[in-house]
Order: sequence, then structure tokens, then C-alpha cells
Amino acid sequence: MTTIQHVAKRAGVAPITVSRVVNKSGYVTQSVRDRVETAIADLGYVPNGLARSLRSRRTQTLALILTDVTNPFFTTLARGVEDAASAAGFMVILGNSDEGEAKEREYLQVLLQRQVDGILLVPAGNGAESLRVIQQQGTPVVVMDRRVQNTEVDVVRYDSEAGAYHLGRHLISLGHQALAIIAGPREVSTSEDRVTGFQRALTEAGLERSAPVYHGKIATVYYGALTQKSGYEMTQEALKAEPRPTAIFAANNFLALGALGALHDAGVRVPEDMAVVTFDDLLPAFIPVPFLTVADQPAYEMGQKAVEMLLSRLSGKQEPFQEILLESKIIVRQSSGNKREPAKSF
Amino acid sequence: MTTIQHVAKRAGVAPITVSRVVNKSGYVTQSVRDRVETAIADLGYVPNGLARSLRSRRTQTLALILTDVTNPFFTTLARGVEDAASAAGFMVILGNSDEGEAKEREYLQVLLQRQVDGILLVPAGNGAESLRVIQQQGTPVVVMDRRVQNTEVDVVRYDSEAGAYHLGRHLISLGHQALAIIAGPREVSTSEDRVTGFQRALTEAGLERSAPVYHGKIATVYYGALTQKSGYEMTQEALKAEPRPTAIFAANNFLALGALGALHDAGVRVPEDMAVVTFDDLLPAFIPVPFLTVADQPAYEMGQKAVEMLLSRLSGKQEPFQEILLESKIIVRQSSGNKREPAKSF
DNA sequence: CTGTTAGCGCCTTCAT
DNA sequence: ATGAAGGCGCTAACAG
Repeated sequence: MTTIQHVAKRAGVAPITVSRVVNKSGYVTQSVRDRVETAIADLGYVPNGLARSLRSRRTQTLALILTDVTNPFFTTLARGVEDAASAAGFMVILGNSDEGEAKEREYLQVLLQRQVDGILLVPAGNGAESLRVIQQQGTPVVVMDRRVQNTEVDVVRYDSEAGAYHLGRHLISLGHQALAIIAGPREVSTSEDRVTGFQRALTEAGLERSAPVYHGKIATVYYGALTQKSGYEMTQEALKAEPRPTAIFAANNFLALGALGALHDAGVRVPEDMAVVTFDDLLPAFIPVPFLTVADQPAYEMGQKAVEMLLSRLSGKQEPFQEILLESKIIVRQSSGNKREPAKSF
Repeated sequence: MTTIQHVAKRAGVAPITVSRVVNKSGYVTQSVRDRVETAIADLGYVPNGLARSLRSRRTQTLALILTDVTNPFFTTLARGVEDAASAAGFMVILGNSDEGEAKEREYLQVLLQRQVDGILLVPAGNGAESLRVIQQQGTPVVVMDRRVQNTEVDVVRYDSEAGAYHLGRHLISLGHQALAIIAGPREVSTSEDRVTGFQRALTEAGLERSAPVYHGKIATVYYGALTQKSGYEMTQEALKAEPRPTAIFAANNFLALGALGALHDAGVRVPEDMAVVTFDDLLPAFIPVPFLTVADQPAYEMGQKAVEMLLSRLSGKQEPFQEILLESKIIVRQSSGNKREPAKSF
């Protein structure tokens, strides 16, 4: 392995001078810089990031821990995080908890050992214990997407309650009187908020008794394919209800995919026989022809915003902790009966 | 920050003893071990992985560089890699090149600086320069999914040529005489191999002139949404050909999704008016009701296999380099006219 | 503008 | 079974 010493010797300078050239810090004469750079190229020198970070106490690395990498909402979020981080010279290490607290804790342990400069966390469960560990270590952290009890922490999330409320109003305005809610586990704050918001719209319309709620099973891991299957099964249940619902609210996109599958298999047409609305857009990858009515939460922007807050903490800002609540946007498409714009891929 | 010294002092032992407890190495009396563990818990001590790795020269980390994280083929691959790695006590850092050589090189640089113990690479372009850099640094590497010129390296990939050949035979056996091939950029070895294999089947049947080939544009980045759009546009082109094709071979799953979109928008029914076959399965997430006929390449297994080979190198095995060629499996579904099994979600 | 000294936190080596 | 010395490769702090 080539070290800074080897380069220094070959260039006839002190190690620190090589360091200055590599890091573009301090003053170095052009001629010296050239000699050093030649030596670096000749030897194929690659700086040892471990030694560098150990000394400088900065790894230029952020950790992103989320609950389901197979969900496009989170991959989009991850992309927002990565783009914002890399623009600021930070690298991102991704950890996937599969909605399991134990796995989240394991990742946290490893990432803290690696001395990441900051952590972006979509908590599985209530996040309390994980936040305690992070904060004891003194590592800055931003919570994304979900509510937490802890108020001594920065949070960026979408207003799930409001988004669900608007979806509910939309369905009611279309005349639906019998509805069904299929949701994730009660432990997930976004899922709970969506149920609450949707029910608020129902209550306002005097329909609070007209929408049974189905909850996904509580599991130690709960992700992608499992979520879809859960949506599939809950929809099968919902179809047996009396009176049979004419509209389904799926609390997230994967539940909606499962619902679409169940409806297809049962010969129930969307939107003719059943309206379907959900959260988080799926286009362009997951559905060749986008037609689902959704409350869209631009995940990319949430990622960017979270990185912004985290970097601000890293640079030592001492402002009070804040919770940023972003607004989602309803996109009405064919699945809830929008006949005006025909479905089109691009 | 709590260091090993603090723990040592509190437990009344030498730092090295704490190290032994933490790493479960060497002999430590139970009573001493207990004292140390209590001290660790009391202080919330988290070992500094940087210092540890700097000294031990092992980071227990592998790098995985791939070309499109939005593609489920690669996310499945990544999962195979992660599961196998974590079972062996290794962590995986993921880098996404978006099929761009410059971005690949950047990631490589960063990851080598971080002293990853080994690299798993799906090369963008021909991979030659990247492999040179990696090997100069002396870091073990395994190439995945694609052919490379360099023979001094381990490779795991699927036999794209054979898979495409079988898909071609399948379509021909169904009586198709006018076909179209929509493929990725020529630079990507898998895409080229698939075109070659498909054409071999055509040639055998005397149909070599019956299938125009459309290639995706060469771009510095080429991923997910872009690939789909490319598939969409190439399919629009293909529909104008005379005679109009009755079957389309899409060289990968995202191209196929784009093709399905274009066919839908053009009012062309699948499979009644057009058969569609492709590579890499999409279920369960991307298509609620799986119906595409595909050459399935179990990506998860490829990831596992690659990690296995890499870990074997890490443990110092000096066997000659090998190229492992896995076989894909044709799954016939509705998109090529399989009427026997009705489409079903679960 | 360049160099010297020292030490980041841990573990390898060698001793006891 | 436990400890002391030293150094991994690099850069902060201070000289000159």
C-alpha cells in the first residue's frame, strides 16, 4: 500500500505538504504542487480515508436508515437525500430496517461505530430508543416521514392527516356512501394519521359508520411484497362486507397494488365497480399506465429538505428543534372515475 | 466521546482488556468481563470503527457498485448481496453509477479511500479502467452480470445469449413471422448478447430478415425512467414498420414496461394483437397481475454467489480466476399467448 | 509557503 | 490471564 510518506519522499517534500495538495488546503507553490501530483500519479496513491477521518474527526458521511427500500416512495426519498448530500460533498450509507426495530438498532450500532457525521432516520416503531442511542453519542439526527414523541429532534414529514382528509372528501363528493379503509399496522404513525384524516372526512359527511378499517398484521418485518400481500388479503375481506363498498382507500401505494390485484382476481373493475385512492405516486416505473388517484408526497423534496436541516446542524447551528410539515397534493386520475383525461403513459 | 480508555479506567483494567472483551478475543476472566461490560453499558461506549479498522486493516465492508438502483433486477441482486454479506459479518456500501463510467469512477475512488475489503462491480461500459484502478490498489473484486475483456478477474453472470435464444424459439414456435427487437445501448454486454441470441433463433428459422433491431440511445446516464421512455419510443417506431410486427422482444424489463405503455396508448392489445417477451421478472411489485413471458434470471442468487466468491478471495484463496455462467429460466405467461393459466396476483 | 511534533483510538506484538 | 509499548496513516497546532 502506498502512503503519504512514500509520496512525500518521492516528491522530496514533507508529508504535510502532500496532505495540503490532496486536500487543497493551505498554500502550496505551483511547482511543488506539480511535483507532488506527479508523484501521486506515478505511485497510484489513494489516501487512506480511515486515517484521515480518525484524525480530522469528520467522515463526510451521512447514514440514511429507512423502513423499506423496495418501496418507490423511499427510493425516491433516498435519491433526494443522496443528491443533496453529494452536492455538499457527503456520501450516504443506506440501511434498511424492513420496519423492524431490532434491525434498525443493529444498523444504528454499526453506523455509529463508523462515526457517520449525521443520521437521517425513518423510524420503525416509535423511534424512542434509537433516538436515545443516537443522541447519547452526540450525533446529529433528523427524523423523516413519521411522528415521534421526542420533541428534542428535527423532523420533516408530510401532513398525512390532511392528505387523507382530502382524499376522503374527494370520494364523498363523487357520491360514495359505502367505503373501506385498508391500512398498515397501527404502530406506523403515517398509517394511523391517514386513517384518522380519512375518518374525519367521513364524520363530517355523517358517514362515520360506513367505512370499516382493516389493519395490516403486526410483523417483525413488514415490507414490499408482504405489504402488497396484506393489501390483497384485506381487500378480499372488504369485498365480503355488507353493504359491499364502492370505494377503497389504501393507506399506501403497496397496499393499493395488492388491492388492485385482489380486485382483478375477483373480477371487480376499477373504476367502474370500485374506486381506489391511495398515497404516494407510483409512476413511472410501477404502473405502465398511471391511473391511480393519489395524495402525492414529493419524496425527493423531503429528502433534500432533511439533508439541508442535518447539514445545518452539522455546521453548528443552535436554533431550536423544528418539525417541518409538508403538504401533499391530490392527483385525480381514472381510478376514482376521472373520465376527462384518458390514461396515457408519457 | 467515550473511548476505550474511559471504560478501562472505570473498570479498573488496561485498555487492551476492554478491547479483548469487546472483540471476544483472547482470555478474560468472567469477573473482569462483567466489570468491563458494566462500565461499557454505564458509559454508553461505542467503539470507534475508524481507529479499529486503521489498526486491524480490515473494515468488514464490501462495496457494491451497480448501474441502476431503480431496476428491481438490481435491487433483488443487492438484497442477495446484502444477505450473504451480513451473514458473514460484512456490511455493504452501495453505489449507483446510472450506467455512467464517470460516476462509477467517482464512487470507486471514494470507496477505495474508505478501504473497503472487497468490491462487487456491475460495470458501466467495458469496466477496463475501473478494474485497473481496483486491482492496482490490491482490492479483491468480483464482476457481476456483464462480460469484461479482462480475464484476470472473477465473474458471475447469466447466459444472456442462451436465454434470448430460447425466447426467440418460443415466439417462432407460436408462429410469429414479423418481429421486433428493442434493446439497450450497444455498449452494454447483456443487451448485445440478448440481441445476438435472439437473432440466432431467427436465423435458424430462416427469419433473420424479419426482425429489425432498435437500440436505445447512448447516454451518459441511462436508468429506470429513461430506459422506459426509450422502450416507449422504440416501440412507437416498431409499430410503423412494414409488415407490422406481431411480437416484440424487449431486452430488459424496463424496456418492456415502456413497450407496454406504448402499445396501450396505441390501442394495441397484448397478447391479442402483439406478443411481448422480455428478460428479468417483475413480480410482485411492478405489475399487480404478472402476465409477461420472461427469461427469469434469479438475481438474488447471483448476488449470493458473487459474495461467496469475493469472501473466498478475501480469505486468501489462490485459485485461478473463474467466470461462472448461470442459466436463466423461461416463464411462459399471457403476454405471449399462454391461455392455460389465467393471470392471478397471488 | 513549508516543516516539525504530536496524537486521533485502537489493536499487534511482546512481555510478564 | 493481563498489561506496556508502539505505531497504523494522517492532519491539527504551532514553528519558522
